[in-house]
Amino acid sequence: MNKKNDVVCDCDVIHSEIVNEVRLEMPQEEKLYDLADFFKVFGDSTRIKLMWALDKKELCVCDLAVLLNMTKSAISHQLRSLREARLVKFRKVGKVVYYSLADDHVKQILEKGYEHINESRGNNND
Amino acid sequence: MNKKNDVVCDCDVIHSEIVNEVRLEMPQEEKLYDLADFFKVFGDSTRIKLMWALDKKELCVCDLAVLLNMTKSAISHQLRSLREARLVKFRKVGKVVYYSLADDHVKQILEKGYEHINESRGNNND
DNA sequence: CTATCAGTTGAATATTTATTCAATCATCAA
DNA sequence: TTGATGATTGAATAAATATTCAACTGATAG
Repeated sequence: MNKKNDVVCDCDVIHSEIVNEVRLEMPQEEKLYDLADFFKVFGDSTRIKLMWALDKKELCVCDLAVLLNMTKSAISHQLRSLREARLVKFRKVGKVVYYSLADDHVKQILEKGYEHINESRGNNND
Repeated sequence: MNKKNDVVCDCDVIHSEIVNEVRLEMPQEEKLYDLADFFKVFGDSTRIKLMWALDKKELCVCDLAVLLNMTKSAISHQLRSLREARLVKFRKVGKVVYYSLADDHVKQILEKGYEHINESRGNNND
């Protein structure tokens, strides 16, 4: 499977030199899937809110549920995604689980994104 | 609608002081939706590949279709998302449309993400 | 004009995924 | 032990979305 002639593309290459150059610079397929999966976690407003809040303060599930006005269950499901992507960390104190941002990377990415949406608004007019 | 007692949350706040503090630091609801929508564009491996390729070289739709082994249609649909999020720009030369990355922000975000998935792999062992 | 090719578009389908609901686990207090 | 509470989980449903397919546009060459 996936032989060289297993071609889905419906057209001929126009600039084969350049395409070959670029092909050599592409990371492993798997890495790019991982990268997409990583960003997928940022692509939901609930999780964005959770990350933004946790960037400010360490909070437990109930606090987050109140803050976002959602059920504990919904919050917990989304925190699971964030945990699996290693975007948040947590500690248990009795029954209470406190969540916080995993590291500074997350904050930096959030901020870069925030910059982008604010800037491109100003430059472009639509 | 959306009165104060229109409460979905199924629990009581535990640390009301802190929750109130955090609430004041949250950006407008709409901004957070925009931010999620922005990151949503990064959350697909086809678009990640397109961005990665376009970061290296300016390419036309056929080149991209060959590079990713997908139909022009599929590529074009995804380029549309990238255009709408202002992540790529393009120029027309005759029948051919050349795409490239919109600005350095995009590259920076891609790189930060790439760093994260590589680093968190190393630190954690699962 | 006509045929061809690069690219775009809209509708349909298939897949993914966010939230809900109900059940469950784990810890603590009575 | 029992009841209450914080939190997690799995299945189900509803909504979002990636790719395909077919039709179409617009530019170029004959």
